[in-house]
Amino acid sequence: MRKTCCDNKEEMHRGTWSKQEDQKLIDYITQHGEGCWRNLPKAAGLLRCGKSCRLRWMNYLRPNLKRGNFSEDEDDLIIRLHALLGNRWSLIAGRLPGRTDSEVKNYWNSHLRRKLIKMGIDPNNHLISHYLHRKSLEFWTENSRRETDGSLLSDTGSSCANDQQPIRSLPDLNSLPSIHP
DNA sequence: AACCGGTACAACCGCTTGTTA
DNA sequence: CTAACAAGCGGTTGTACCGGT
Repeated sequence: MRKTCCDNKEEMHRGTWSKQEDQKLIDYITQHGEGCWRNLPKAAGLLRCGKSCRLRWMNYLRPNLKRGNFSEDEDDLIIRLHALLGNRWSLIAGRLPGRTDSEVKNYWNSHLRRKLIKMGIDPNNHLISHYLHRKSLEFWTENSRRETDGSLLSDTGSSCANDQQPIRSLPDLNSLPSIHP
């Protein structure tokens, strides 16, 4: 059996990184650069596996990371790129300066997926399904009913009941601009 | 105040890919 | 060509936090 950098788990720290661990990693990489991740933990005096160090550095400690809320432009770009590339998070993140694949993936799963579903768009294929289309119409109808205090809107979504083809929701996927800092 | 469910995000895991001897 | 290894990637899990009851 081949030994990986994470095999001696009993000696490894796991879970959330402490400030001291972060600082050790930052100090080491600042001084020596990103060398061999397998040997880095020992050299830096960290009881972590190389993989864990790499992840921590790439996603959270690296300089020039943006962090914080995504802008509308970034939202839009992620959605368009996802429609084109699928779950290729590193490729998508590559077009968003200061963002990591992990951050984009998490943001997609916790925000954008829901946002698309609310809009009646299937986040898996970026199409408006009949079910979702109907559901979104119901959602908006229900909302406007509440707002207009009881005025009834009839026949929700029936206008597309005979349309068997899904509706393309993202017409312009040809130009895929990246966001420049 | 205590509990509960939902959300956001950090971290882990296993697989794939690229490189080198 | 192939085996071994390091690095990268994407899916999944764990957990802290927050708002509602």
